[in-house]
Order: sequence, then C-alpha cells, then structure tokens
Amino acid sequence: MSGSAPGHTGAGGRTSRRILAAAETLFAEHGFGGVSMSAIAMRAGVSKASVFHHFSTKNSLYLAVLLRARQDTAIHLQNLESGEGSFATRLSGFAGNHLARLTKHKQMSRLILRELLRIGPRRARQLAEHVFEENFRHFVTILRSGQESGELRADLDPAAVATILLGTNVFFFEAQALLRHFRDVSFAENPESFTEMLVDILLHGIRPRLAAPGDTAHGPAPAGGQPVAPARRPRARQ
Amino acid sequence: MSGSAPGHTGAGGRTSRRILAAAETLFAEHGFGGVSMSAIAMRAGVSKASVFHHFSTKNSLYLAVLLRARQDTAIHLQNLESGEGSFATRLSGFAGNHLARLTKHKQMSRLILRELLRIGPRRARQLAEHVFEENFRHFVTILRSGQESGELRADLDPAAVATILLGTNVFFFEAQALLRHFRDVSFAENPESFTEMLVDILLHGIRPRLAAPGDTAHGPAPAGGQPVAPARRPRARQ
DNA sequence: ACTGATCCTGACCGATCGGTCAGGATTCAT
DNA sequence: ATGAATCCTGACCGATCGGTCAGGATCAGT
Repeated sequence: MSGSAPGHTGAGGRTSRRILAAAETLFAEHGFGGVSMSAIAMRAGVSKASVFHHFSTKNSLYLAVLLRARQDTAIHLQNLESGEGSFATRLSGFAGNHLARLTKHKQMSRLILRELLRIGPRRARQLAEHVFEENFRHFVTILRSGQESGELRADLDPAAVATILLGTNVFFFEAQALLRHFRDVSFAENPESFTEMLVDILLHGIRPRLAAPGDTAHGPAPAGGQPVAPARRPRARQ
Repeated sequence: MSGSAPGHTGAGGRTSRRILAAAETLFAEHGFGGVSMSAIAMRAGVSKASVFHHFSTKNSLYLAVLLRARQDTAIHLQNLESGEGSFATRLSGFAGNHLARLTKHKQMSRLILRELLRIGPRRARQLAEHVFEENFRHFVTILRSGQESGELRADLDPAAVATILLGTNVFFFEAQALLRHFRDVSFAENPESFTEMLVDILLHGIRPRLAAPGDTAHGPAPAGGQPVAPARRPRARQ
C-alpha cells in the first residue's frame, strides 16, 4: 500500500468512504432492489465480506448513504437573503444555483427522488423534518420578509411560491432526458435560460404585460428559444 | 371459476389482466428490482409459471405494464382548448384536472416517475416520443394560440410555461408526503387550493400588483385590497 | 371421439441473493 | 516481541431469484 496513509484506521475510513461512494452511485442508478452487495463491493474494489464488515446489513448501508446525502442539502440561501442586487436578480440567482446543484449532485438528487417514491408515511416524516424542513422554512421566511418589504405580493402563500420554484427545478432535473426530445422545447440543454424564463414568469405572470412598468430586472431571454415578436399591444380578444 | 366466462380465451385474457394489475401495483410500490415474479404471481392468484406463460420475461412484463400506462396518459385538453369561460378559468380547470388525475392513478404516476429515474438516453427517446410528446405538443399549441389571441404574453416560450405548470403538479404529487410535514405548508391536503394559487401566480406573477389594470381577463378579481390571509379559500370546483 | 391449441400448474434448474465465518494481514500499544 | 484490535478476504450457507419443462385441464373445430 502507499505509505502516506497514517494507519489502519485511516485506510479503513478510506475504504468505508469508497464503499459509500460506490453504493451511492449504484443505488441512485438502479434503486435499492436493483443493486447487489456484490456489485457494490466490486465497484468499491473490495470483497463483499469487507462491505459487510463496515455495514452490517444492506439496509444499514442504504441508510448510511441517505444520511450522507443529508449533509449536502444545504442550499445557498445567503445570497438570496442578504446579497446585492434587486430581489428579482437575487431570486434568479438562487433558482439557478438550486438547479445547478441538483444537476451537479445528480446521484444524490436521484437517490432522494427515488426515496420519495419508496417511503411510506413513517419515513416521510423523518425525511421532511431532518433533511428538508430547515432549508424550506428558511426559504419561506425570506419570501415572507420580501412580502413585508413590498417586494412580493402580500396576498400569496409564500410556501406555495417556494413549492412552485423548487418543484419546477426538480421536475426540470428529473424530466430533462424527456424534454430533450420535445421539439417544442429549446431549453432542455440550457438550464440557465430555463431559470431565467421561470423567474420571469414567476415575477411577471403569463398574462400580457400592460404598460412597461420601468422594470430593469433583467433583459429578455437571450438563448435558444424561438424569438417571438414582443407583445406590443395585445390585440382585443376576438 | 365463475360460470359467466365464455371460454378459455376469455379467462385467459382475464388472467393476463390480473397479472398486469398485480405487476403494476408492485412495480409502482417497490420498483423493478424490488419485485419478484413469484410475488407478482402470488398477488395475481396464479402460479409463477403462468406468469411466464403470458409474459416471456420479467422485462417484457414490465414493458407491458408501461405500455398499458401509455393508454391512460391522455390529458383532458379539450376543455382547455374549446371550453367555456375565460382563459384563466379554463387553465385553472386544466391544472386541477391534471393534478387530480396524477393522484387518482397514483400507481401509474409513480411507475412513470420511477421509470424516469431508471432509463438511459435510449429509452428516454421512446418514452418521450411515444408517450408524452403528443399531449405536451398539444398543450403547447393551445398556449401558443392563446398568445396569438392576446390572452398570453407573446414574448414567452410556451414550452416553458407548460413545463412549469406540469412540473409543479408532478412535484406536488411526488412530494406531498413531505409537504404534509412542513409547518409553513397549509395546502398539502388540499390540491384544489394549491392549483388555485399556482394558476394565480402563473397568471399574475408574484410581484406586487399595480393598481387597476382594467383587465377583463378573468372574473374573480376581488375588489380593493387583497385579503392577506393565505389559502383557506373554500374549494372551487371547476 | 379425436386433434391441436391454449391455459395453467408443480417441480425443478443454475445463478445469484444477503449474510456468516474462520482466519490471514496489518497496525497500535505495551 | 507480543497481545489486542481492526481490516479484509475466500469460502461457504440457506433462501430466493428468473426462467424452464413436462404434463394435466379445458376448449374449438372436425
């Protein structure tokens, strides 16, 4: 073995981590039932017995992987809360960041989405309280303060706004492979442009804009899509 | 056996259907790898060999279940396209209907969401083209015609609007078990109220409304200031 | 009554599953 | 050097996996 490792505990921790990494990849790819302990051992480059030495059962290994995922769910909320720029700019930054993190840690994202389909009501509570609620509440709190400062409509349920933004991102992530094949979709390969459109729609709605309210938030969507003639004056409904 | 069945082919078709139903339930619940052919046979009330008589391999059974799901993905787009009422009303009806169908056929929904996490790029194309694209394109077409008639902003990518609406619904469906436990969320048990908020936000955006748009687009514009209290509206059926 | 086709079953197959076990290395503390 | 503890392995276990097979029913056509 290489001499730099301090001792057996160090090497062991490394092995343990390799097993976790292998398990994370495989579980995310094929699901709990679709992965064998032998396959995990092989991918980690150790014997199957060694896997059982570190994790007594398959389920405990799965839980350990999920637990590790939990440490990585911190969302970058600081910039949204106290960053520079207009609220629209910050919201756009946050949404883009969230989507980027989903795709960057796609294994973990897939794993958690899989878990959502697997769990009954019991585990849902754990997942909700121990993993997601803190960030979700923080996000909602920020939105609520945005309402108090007049940057957001006050008659909205901020939790609904949060659900729409996060949910749209999650769906974009999990359905990206489909969206790629829809001829109408030009943004499948371009998460940033999708984020722009999402925030634009969230901010302004989809109804025809009336007079220009002197909005300087951001320019029109630059990339990809079919440039449609700007809505000069909405024609009277026929 | 009951005497009403005409013959063996009839009984066979019935057996085949029972196997498919059992497989659909189990696949949706535990995923492809988490279900054994024995378990499917047991739930269908037949022998394992009988299952293999009707479906030569486990994978072909899985495909048959997915294929059956495809027949049920028809979304009620007629009312959105040619129904009565304002565009806002029709859009709200469509969104609510879509979400209701997701939860009504929750096994199928879960199955397809699971498949989204399982497939590589090859099958994604099949799924996209053979299952979803038709409805998606139709929806986009309707939105586009809404743009031409001035009911929708013309500077938007209608596919993005569709993705946001459908994606938010899908996310609400798959994360409902989590949302139930978020203290900020009051709409987890109430899809209709969530749909209302979603359409409201989609239509008007989340920015503070400017005064008196003089807009005739939709009816339920409350006079004067908005009620600050979120949600809790009496459910509005279409 | 006979044939051919389909439906369905219990028994069975090799492979793989999750998990165990005894024991060889390696390392730390003494 | 030696004992204790941990790391890791090949060999192995019973159970279950996906899938096969020969054959008993049941039916339609003749």
